[in-house]
Order: sequence, then C-alpha cells, then structure tokens
Amino acid sequence: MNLRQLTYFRAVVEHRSLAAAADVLNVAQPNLGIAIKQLEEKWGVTLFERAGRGLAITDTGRELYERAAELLGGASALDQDMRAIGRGFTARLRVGFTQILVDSVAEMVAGMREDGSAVMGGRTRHRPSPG
Amino acid sequence: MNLRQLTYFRAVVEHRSLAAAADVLNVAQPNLGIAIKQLEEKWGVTLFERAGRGLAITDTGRELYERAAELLGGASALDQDMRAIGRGFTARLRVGFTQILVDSVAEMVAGMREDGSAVMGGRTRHRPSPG
DNA sequence: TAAAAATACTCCATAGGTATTTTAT
DNA sequence: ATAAAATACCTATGGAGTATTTTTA
Repeated sequence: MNLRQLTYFRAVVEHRSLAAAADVLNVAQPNLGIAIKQLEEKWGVTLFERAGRGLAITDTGRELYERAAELLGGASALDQDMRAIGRGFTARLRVGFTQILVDSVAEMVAGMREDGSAVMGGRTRHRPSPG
Repeated sequence: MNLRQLTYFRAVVEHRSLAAAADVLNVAQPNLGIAIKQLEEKWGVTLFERAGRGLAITDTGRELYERAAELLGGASALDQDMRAIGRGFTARLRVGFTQILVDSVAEMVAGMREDGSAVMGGRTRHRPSPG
C-alpha cells in the first residue's frame, strides 16, 4: 500500500469511473485499474464490481474510501506545512496557557486557520486535568 | 513524499543513526540518506545536521517526526484492518445507541481494541446534539 | 584509526504510456 | 455502435545494492 494507490482509488470512487479519474489525475486509464487491482490482491478484498459500463463500489470499498480520504488529507496537510516551513513562512511557537483561556485561544487559532495561516500540530497536556 | 520516505525518516530519528536504522529495516545504509535528502530537497528544509559521527535532528525534523509517526500509524492500522477484512475475520456492524449509553459502549469498544479486535471507523452523529 | 555518513555507480522492479481487445448498452 | 474497463506490451524512472571516499572523534 502506498499513497499513490490510495490517491488513485479515491479519485476513482469520487468520479465513479476509471476514465474520468484518469483524466483528472492526468494519467493513462490503465494505471488506475492496475493500482486498484494491486490493493485488491494485496488484501484479498473486492473494492469494486463491474456494473455494466461502469464500476460499483463494494462495502469494503466504501470503508477503505473513508479511511483513505482521511489518511490522504493528513498527508497533504503535512506536505503543505513542511513546504511552508521550507519557505520560511512559519516558525514553531509553543504557547502555554491555563484552563480559563482555552476557549479564547481556540477561537484565535480557528481564525488563523481561516486566514490561511499554517497552524500545525495539536495540544499537549502537561499536567493531568483536575479530578 | 511517500510512506517509504517517512518510514525511513522515522527509523533514523528513533535510532539516531543511518547505519542502525538501515540494519533494523534490512536495507542498505545509503538508501536512508538518499530518502532523507529527497524530503529535504523537496521541501527546502533541514531535517538533520551532521554532528560528529552521527546526526542531530533539527526542530523541523522533530515537527516532521511527530506528524509522520501519526500518519504512519494510521497507514499501518488501515493496512491491517483491510487485511483482516480480506481474511473474512471481520464484518461491518453499524451500532446505534442513545446518549445514556455512550460511556458504556465506549468502554466496550476500548476493551475490544485491547483484545486485538479490529475495531474500525469512528462515530457518526445523525442528529444534532440538543441545544 | 575506527566508526559513521556521503558519494558514485550499476542493476532491476515497477510505474507509466500506447495500442488493442473485451464487455455491455 | 459506442463507451467504458481490461489486457498486452514496451519504456523509463527511481529504488536497491556494492564499493569507495569523506568526515570526525
């Protein structure tokens, strides 16, 4: 399994067609069918069934789609954030605050995300929550 | 960026050495240096600096490590779960329950995970929470 | 001088493309 | 007859290995 195969699979699911997905991805049609077959053979599952001229996704395919999309989203975000660091657009800032400020800080961060700032990483709790 | 490069990077961070990581991964030492250089050049960042005979990770490298580890963990879990489906060991079960049972169900699921069951997917809220 | 990383190269697996065949409307 | 997927085949990129050189404690 690699990100390329998952990317191809996701596009095929979203376009419900090898040809359409191939067009969007700017690759030749056979590559997509091959990538999907590789996943199916590696895992011993069926992701699509041929339905007339097109493809019908299976339950297993749907399960994979949800999780592949999440994984690819994470990979894409990581890629963009690292590129941003490379361009010097960001630095790492560690911010500490107490419970009373959690909501207002969260609001600020959400605003930064909307502004296109590359907000990376998450929260770290350095002391156990009371109780 | 691909999972192979991140896998190599993670191993180098964890072993603080190309040679040691190469030994664990059963690949030749130069491959790891090449993979890391590819990431550095793609993003324009510095992940390690040569420190004496070994390598010293940079702040950027640390940032990448945290996120790469998370991504690789997700990929590994996905891989195992799909393989389990292929072996017929799992089926998809959609379970609905009301708010009062959330805690007890969560506890059961956590127990299943500890038992090694392949618990996949997450929660879906089909109605807005009250208020 | 010993231990680790970096470099130079060769080889091969596989990703990608083109052309064609098969399938179903 | 047409539109889509599947198959066959060829090419080329890049991932892997070996051998060697450079770096530094």
